[in-house]
Amino acid sequence: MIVCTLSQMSISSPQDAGPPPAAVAPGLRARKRERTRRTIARVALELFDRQGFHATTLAQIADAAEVSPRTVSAYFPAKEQLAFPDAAETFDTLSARLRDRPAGERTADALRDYIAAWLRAQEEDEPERRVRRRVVDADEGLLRYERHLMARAQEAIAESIARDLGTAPDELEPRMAAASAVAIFELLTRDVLPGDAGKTVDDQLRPVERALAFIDGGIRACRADAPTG
Amino acid sequence: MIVCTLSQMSISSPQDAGPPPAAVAPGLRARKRERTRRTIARVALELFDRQGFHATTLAQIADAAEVSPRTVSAYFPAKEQLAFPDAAETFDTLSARLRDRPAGERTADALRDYIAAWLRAQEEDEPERRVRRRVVDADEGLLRYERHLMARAQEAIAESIARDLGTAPDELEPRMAAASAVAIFELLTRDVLPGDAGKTVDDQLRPVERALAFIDGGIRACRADAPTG
DNA sequence: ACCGAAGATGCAATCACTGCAGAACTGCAC
DNA sequence: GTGCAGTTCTGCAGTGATTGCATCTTCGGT
Repeated sequence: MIVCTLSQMSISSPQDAGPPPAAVAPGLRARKRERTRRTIARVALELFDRQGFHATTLAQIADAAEVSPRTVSAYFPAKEQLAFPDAAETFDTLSARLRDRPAGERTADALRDYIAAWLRAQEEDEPERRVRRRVVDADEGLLRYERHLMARAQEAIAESIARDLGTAPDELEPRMAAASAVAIFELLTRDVLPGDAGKTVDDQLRPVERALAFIDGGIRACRADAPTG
Repeated sequence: MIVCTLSQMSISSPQDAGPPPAAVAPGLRARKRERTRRTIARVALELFDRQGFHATTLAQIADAAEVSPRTVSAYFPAKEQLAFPDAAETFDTLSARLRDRPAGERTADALRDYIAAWLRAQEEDEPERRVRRRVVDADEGLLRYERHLMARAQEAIAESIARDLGTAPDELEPRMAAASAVAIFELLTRDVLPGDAGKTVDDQLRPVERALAFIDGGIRACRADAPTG
């Protein structure tokens, strides 16, 4: 069970709170902060969708969210982060899921499980997800940033795979597999999964399954090609 | 044989030249332009290495290169491009190599061949290569930009692999393989190849070989997992 | 020597981002 | 209920990248 990693380590907080709030009951203050944060991100996404990312200024976002421009910058140090308000949480959760996976479960299983859960969670807000996809696809800079965000998971995946293989995390196989995994999942989120509206989670899991097969096949082929074997 | 793609299609040129210069003798003007361009990129790299990418201003670069700041921006519309002055050429060359590869040569062969040639070319300027690596690794933004640049090759690789497999370029296998290839080669350029100084090109080609094996194994496993067989 | 295109500059305006200091607000202890 | 201490929100000013525009030079021929 992972509880604390959600609220901790968010990419930034205004005037960076000192000690972590002990991760207990969110507290009134924290809730308000979270509400403001979500409001800003929401209106930003709307504006990005309507006018484009680049054409939207921080001032407009601040107006729409009824805060000062300075506050927008305090919550989101980089403009791109406005388009991915949950990124830190998502990838921290994934890292934790891989790190704390039950003994015996392989990385591929953990990933499949995590992705399935993520897809199901996404289903609840299908329209927003589509808007976000549209917004990100429309801007080169956002695509770049998204790629960068996903790459954050790479190291965690490499460590997990290394554990499976019984090798050091800095061996070639786990690192290539992790790089490959991140790139393929990025491809899936960008091009494959968003496809049709009426897809069930199971439909979406099919290409994921093939991606996992790809990576597994790659690892085996790579090991076969290894210098000592 | 590819001759023209080198000078054409560079990411940008000041006041964007209209019709392509017929790709004949470079001409005095073009040579001067190229010299200025290289000078700017060279001094920029020096400054980045000395002070860091972020801490270096366009004004400093302009001073050091003895041009106006406006000129720096004209040659390099984005500051990041200063760290990768040959990127457009490199990836256009790769695209052309894949597109025009002789019948019967597979994508993996073309890639191996291309990379070998690239490594050999890099050998001639080992110190600069190391500096560039150090500069890029030291800045998050440059790493992001590098990733973005490499991704430009992804589509070309996917098309090439699709041709090998006899599938459409928008099938899952070629696209996953291409995404994987780009990510793995990025990993190699960043973490593996720069390792030791005294590595021969053949030494460096060994991990490349394993990467190609990985991708090939991935494709086969993915096809085996395909819905129709 | 002259003309048209290409290249280099200077200038001014936007806009993202940051440090700083003061005002407003909240949770908590007295 | 009051006041203290810590948090948040804001306004302000400054830095720097990036861009559009007008101007001045220089290059490549005619």
